[in-house]
Amino acid sequence: MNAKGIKKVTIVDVAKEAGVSISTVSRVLNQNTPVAEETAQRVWEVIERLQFNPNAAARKLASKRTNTIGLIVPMIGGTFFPLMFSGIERGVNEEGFELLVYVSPCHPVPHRPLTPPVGPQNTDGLIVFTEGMSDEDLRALHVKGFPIVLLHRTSPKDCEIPYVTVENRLGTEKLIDHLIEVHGYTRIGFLRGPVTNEESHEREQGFRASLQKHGLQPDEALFGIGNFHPETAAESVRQMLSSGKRPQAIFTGDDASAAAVMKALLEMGVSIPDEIAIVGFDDDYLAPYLPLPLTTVHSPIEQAGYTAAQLLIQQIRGEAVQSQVLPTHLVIRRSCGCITSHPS
Amino acid sequence: MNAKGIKKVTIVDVAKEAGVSISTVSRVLNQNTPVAEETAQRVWEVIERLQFNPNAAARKLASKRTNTIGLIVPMIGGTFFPLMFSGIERGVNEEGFELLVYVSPCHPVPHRPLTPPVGPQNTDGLIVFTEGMSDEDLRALHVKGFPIVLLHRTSPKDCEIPYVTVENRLGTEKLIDHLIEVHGYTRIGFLRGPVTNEESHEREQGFRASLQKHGLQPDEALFGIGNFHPETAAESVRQMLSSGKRPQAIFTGDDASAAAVMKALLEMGVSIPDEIAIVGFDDDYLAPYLPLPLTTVHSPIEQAGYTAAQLLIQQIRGEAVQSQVLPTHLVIRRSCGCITSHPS
DNA sequence: CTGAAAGCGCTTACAG
DNA sequence: CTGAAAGCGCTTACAG
Repeated sequence: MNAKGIKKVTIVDVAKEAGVSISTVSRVLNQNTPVAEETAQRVWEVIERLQFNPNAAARKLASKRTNTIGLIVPMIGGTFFPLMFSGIERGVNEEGFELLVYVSPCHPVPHRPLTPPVGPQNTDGLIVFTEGMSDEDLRALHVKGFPIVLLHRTSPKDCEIPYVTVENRLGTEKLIDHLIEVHGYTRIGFLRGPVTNEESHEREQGFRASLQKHGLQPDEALFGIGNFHPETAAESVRQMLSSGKRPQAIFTGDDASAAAVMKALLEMGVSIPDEIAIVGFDDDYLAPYLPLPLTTVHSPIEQAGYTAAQLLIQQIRGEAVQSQVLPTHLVIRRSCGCITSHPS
Repeated sequence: MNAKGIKKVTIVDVAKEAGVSISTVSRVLNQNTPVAEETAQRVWEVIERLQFNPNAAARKLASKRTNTIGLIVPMIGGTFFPLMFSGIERGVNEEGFELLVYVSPCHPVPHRPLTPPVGPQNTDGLIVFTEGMSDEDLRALHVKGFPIVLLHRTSPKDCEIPYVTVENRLGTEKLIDHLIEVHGYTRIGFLRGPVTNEESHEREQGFRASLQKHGLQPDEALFGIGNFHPETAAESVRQMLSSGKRPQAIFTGDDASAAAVMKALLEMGVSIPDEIAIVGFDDDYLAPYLPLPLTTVHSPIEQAGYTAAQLLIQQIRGEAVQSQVLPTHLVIRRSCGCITSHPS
């Protein structure tokens, strides 16, 4: 009986009932030591009859393995998170681990005297998504030998934490190549993500690389702030236009922002893609459903999550792991000006 | 040192260093028993200097509280999940609990001999989202006194498990009232969700109630299968039209399906809302961005998640809790035929 | 193949 | 206010 009055069946009950020692029960449970076939049978029967569920805390304490993976993200929501989460969950579940999710507060807590919500004290390893954790904190854990995998973020200087990212630079370059080569646009706008965001930087690099390759000069007036935040992106474009700047196309940085920008432009009476083309990045599931189906770069978000889980578990098991940069590819729909007869 | 070579600081190290017993360290940690101010100071100093993080498993085992809440969902993804999850996480985090997420497999596992991934053995209570768990399993846990809160699902017969749902019936009724009273539609289609889904049933009730109230007969030929699955919904509507049935409006059951149906109709050259109006349910964040901004019913998804977390924690603390049905409200945009000048 | 025993790192009555 | 001791429910060498 615990505080709530729930009578718990323990390994001792099972052992008594089956007429064996608790060591034996433990062995049939864990299947890591040979046990006589008929003994095992008997023990299993009792386990099922008594509906025995081993206490997780006791197992963790005794075995020194938590069998739990921690996930740190700065926020939940949007179109990106559920796909990523889905992949992580799939990877974690496949290997029989539990998943502990912690959403790090945007505004850092004054000073928490102890116990970060996830860490070595309650997990075997961590998946850290972008700005969910500082470089210093990461380094501190990593030097202790604590398994970590970074997701959509590369390793801090001075250490080699395995990571999983996607081809942001190349994907963007091909996207802009398309705008220039197929549609002949020369004045292309770009909305930057958060300044600390690596993915945004890489996309900007790809953006610039494409312009340069085609002998075009980037025009600072056509750069705006998007912050991967739809409303910010929309406002930014409104300002760009009202200040007299007219790009022929805008790369919004991500799909969610593309949706908001598209809406803002349509409300201003701007014709898309004729007057201004819009392209995004991610290929999330709203991309096909927008007023102009969105030309974008497909990012393997789910797979990246899945891969991160795999790398982490390999690491936990002491296997060698290698960082991965997953390929992206261009998805042409109609918001760039193409007329495809293929739906979606 | 554990298997991975991480040297762990334990409560014993802290006690020695501070010149007190481990009992005292435990007390300053938990702040549940008076400790002399200067003793506490000294202990805190040592804790911080040594970077002591109490082992979670040991705490749980000794205290018989896991401080962890389990979340069972049948799947992740779509526009619904991140909002719900966000609310749950907020509620859980506010009260200092950890969140363990388990995605129950769609295809039930053959026969898992033991240990459901979340339950009394590793959590203090469970939030169960819709079909994530069978009535029998719920009942079994509930009769043992294990805290559970159902989310978007009411209690099974014979027991009173607290739940959090939203006003599906009334919300839908008002939505359909609007179509009938304002737009004069009399032939309105409805796409059913999964047969086992309570929310879909309630929406259908609201749908029928509105028709009846206005003296309209429901036409079986205008009912289709949506299953809360966008592609299924779209296909269903294609069939409805190709079989010669022409509703004046379609209530797709949810917003994600509305997006797909809208796309399908536009591709067939059907004019929306003139030839066929489309309305949804949820008011998720893609609703304003669709080709025709979506008229729908706003569902407080985030708040429902938050409330569920609160109810569960109250229950865990032995407080009385009461099921909640959160209000919904109509959001008029343009897909119903209204011309609003107010964006979104 | 099996058991007795130590130990995982804490919390919490029980004394004082 | 503080400490010694029992105990939480397991796992895992160590013997046999």
